[in-house]
Amino acid sequence: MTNTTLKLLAQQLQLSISTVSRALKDHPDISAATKEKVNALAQSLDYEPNAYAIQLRTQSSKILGVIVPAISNLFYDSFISAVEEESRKNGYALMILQSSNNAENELNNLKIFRQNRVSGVFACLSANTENIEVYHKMNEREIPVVFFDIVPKDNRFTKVRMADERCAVIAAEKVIQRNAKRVLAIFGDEGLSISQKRKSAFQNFMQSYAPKTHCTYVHAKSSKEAEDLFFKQAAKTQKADTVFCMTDEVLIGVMKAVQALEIKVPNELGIISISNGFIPNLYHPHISYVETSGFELGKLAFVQMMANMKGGKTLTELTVEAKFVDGGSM
Amino acid sequence: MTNTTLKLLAQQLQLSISTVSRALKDHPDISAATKEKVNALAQSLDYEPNAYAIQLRTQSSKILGVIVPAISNLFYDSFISAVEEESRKNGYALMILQSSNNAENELNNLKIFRQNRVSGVFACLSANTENIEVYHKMNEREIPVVFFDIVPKDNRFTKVRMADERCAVIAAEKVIQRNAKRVLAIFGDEGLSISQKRKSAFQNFMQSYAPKTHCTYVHAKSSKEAEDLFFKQAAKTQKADTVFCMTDEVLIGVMKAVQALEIKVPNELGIISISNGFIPNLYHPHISYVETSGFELGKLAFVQMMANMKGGKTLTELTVEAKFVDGGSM
DNA sequence: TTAAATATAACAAACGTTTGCGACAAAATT
DNA sequence: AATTTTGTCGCAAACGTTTGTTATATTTAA
Repeated sequence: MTNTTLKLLAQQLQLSISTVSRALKDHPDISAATKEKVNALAQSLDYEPNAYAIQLRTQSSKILGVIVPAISNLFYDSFISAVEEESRKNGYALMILQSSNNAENELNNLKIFRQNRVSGVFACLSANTENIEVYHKMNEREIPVVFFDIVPKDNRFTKVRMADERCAVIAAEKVIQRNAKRVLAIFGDEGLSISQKRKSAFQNFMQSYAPKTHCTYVHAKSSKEAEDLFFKQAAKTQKADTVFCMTDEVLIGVMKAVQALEIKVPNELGIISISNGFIPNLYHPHISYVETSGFELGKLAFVQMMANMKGGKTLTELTVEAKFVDGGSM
Repeated sequence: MTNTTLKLLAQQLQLSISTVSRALKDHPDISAATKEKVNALAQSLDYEPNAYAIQLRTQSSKILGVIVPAISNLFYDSFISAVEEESRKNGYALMILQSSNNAENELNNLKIFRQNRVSGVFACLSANTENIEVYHKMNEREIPVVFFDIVPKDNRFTKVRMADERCAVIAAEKVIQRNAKRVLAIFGDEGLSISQKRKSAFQNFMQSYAPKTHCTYVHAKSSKEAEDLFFKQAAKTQKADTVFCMTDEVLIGVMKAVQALEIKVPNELGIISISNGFIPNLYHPHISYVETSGFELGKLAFVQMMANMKGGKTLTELTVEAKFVDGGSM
């Protein structure tokens, strides 16, 4: 069965294509009687406007692109979920591509987006992305780009991200409130700027407000590394009484070790992490965390995208605020 | 800056549009010299073919649609991840929409897919979807539909799903091997057919091969319910020595209770679940589970989609086999 | 040398829309 | 009664491709 088109409707109704087109859009030029006839036939023939033709003609698609390192990720999927929800409400569909944290894939994905003439893209940089040039190319073509989470330093772009430093500071505050004597702070991949930012924020705060607290700063690329790191320090005579986990990955590793060693939380060990809350709530007691919600970030990113598309340039770097959620592990 | 088109290239090179088009596709009619010139200019002007024009002309898009209840879900996001990977390898882009387990959203999503003339859709039915008529409409338009996970009974469709009953049977086998005396088996939402299937498979197997084992069968709609259920039974004098968790949700609830009660796994309690493995590996010891991989399912679904698109009708219901992964909790 | 074959490139139609403009009648205004 | 306004609708171009057909040199075969 061939798709029904305006032409087909026009033929059957003995009308011109333009009249049919206008009738379907409730254009004032068309009489009520005609509109009714057209709509009736369109209905019964299951007419669906051809998005390609529309986009070709109007030069504007109702599709937004999203690039994430991985879909299968607690943080990013909540981000996507939020963006998808908002998009649908606003008549946009989403094209989602994953970079697998690889700059080359990221490039290919952008090409697909350009070829599909998406009207905007949400992008999270890969760990090894150096060249931002492509994104400028997008902007030149008037395709707004909203960066999220992992964003470039370049300030010619719109960026939304978590209040990374704030997160770390809030966590440090709680560590101090707990009266910690020995702290093990485990951060994410050393190569990521987000790790560096959070680390120096945490470090500075501790030095300023609790200079006598003994802190150990380490990095872990994976759960396994974090687990090993924790086991290693637990073997020492001077054990940490508080551990800070920068990411869910780190927390997962630490918790495996904690469970294996049957360490009592929070009495023997206080734990605090930065997370969206899913992982921390898997344990008993719930792990206290500073909330970074991909969902909130998604909502914010979408608002920025709309602003960008409507009102020309709005170059800003927005952050969503972090808040502490007490799980009982501190 | 306006997008560069074939027309623009043609003008600058004093060639016809068709010649430029053919040159870019390495058509034998065009001389090597011309091809080189065209490619050079195309390169320097960042020519990107307009996907809409192509699709309008060729009547075939390189876009596949995916409907999931939720993106933010351990199982579905691994499914999506797999489909995305395969799609990209094959030159397809994905359009992903979530139904939020709501039949109305599902319908709207399908409309978006039709309007965007996707060349195929992967669909997971919402819990309350009754009317499959729309999907037939898709098939009439020669848009292949591959159902996954939650599939209709209707056998005019291609379906892929987990080997649900097998999963439950494998779990039951392990329970018997452990020599369990008192088993608590917690299943998912009673309203879902998948819960019923797994339950009766589990129940039948236990009755046939270990009729003397005392089994309690219950349902839980959420983690919280599962947690409460477990607490309740733990308060009894006759405690279960083995618990079966049909879903990650259930497992999460159970594990919270287990941790709170400081029950020793596997000595005091054996635990087995059905999962993709992420949640079970969060604990120590790792929870043993029967693997149902969204990733595998995604790969399978994609193969089926390609088969459907190439070779006409291939109506089959395929299942991906389940296997036991020993975590040490049994 | 002439006819036929080949290489190269242009022409033009089509895909399904949207939209500015013009056409024509009927209604309203002078 | 003549003119202007209004209400309906059709014409045709355009969006950027692909592709069957045709046109023009150039080479090859006879």
